[in-house]
Amino acid sequence: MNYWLMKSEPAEFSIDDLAAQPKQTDHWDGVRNYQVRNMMRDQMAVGDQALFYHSNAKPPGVAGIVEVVREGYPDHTAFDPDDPHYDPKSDRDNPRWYMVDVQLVRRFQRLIPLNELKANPDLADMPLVKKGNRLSVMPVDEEQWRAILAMEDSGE
DNA sequence: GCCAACGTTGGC
DNA sequence: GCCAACGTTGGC
Repeated sequence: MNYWLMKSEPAEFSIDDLAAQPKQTDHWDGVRNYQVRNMMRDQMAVGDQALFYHSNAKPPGVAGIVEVVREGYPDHTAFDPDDPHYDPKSDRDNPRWYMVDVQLVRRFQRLIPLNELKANPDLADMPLVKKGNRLSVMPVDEEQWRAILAMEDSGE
């Protein structure tokens, strides 16, 4: 099983919004980046866990943990002209975009802010802490995963 | 609100 | 296939 980090702007969809869904489960729709599409379509598997990251937030940071409960399938929001993520180049016969379903595992006791992640030498190789990174989903290795979980209880 | 970094598009 | 223009991301 693999670990991931998934970004969402809390003004659009926060970890509290996920917690409010039936079964605390929802689609991770709206991804319109090919690298991320490929990860969702080809690599993410049921049982994988992911850090739920709040981007464009004050402060940005990791808010909790989710689990993949359905593997990649076509993102239907791309088919809907009224949807903000509509893509006329995607259709049901040849879907361009994929999504997974995620279920809340738990919220962290505190949000682990990006500035702490950046200060942790164990995380220096994560794309997240590097300048200019724009991936909204990225793999996390086991050491990084453990290092981040350990930070939940070691806050300042 | 600013702007650097990056991905995508489209003319050639 | 190149690359300038453009749109988006996302921290600050």
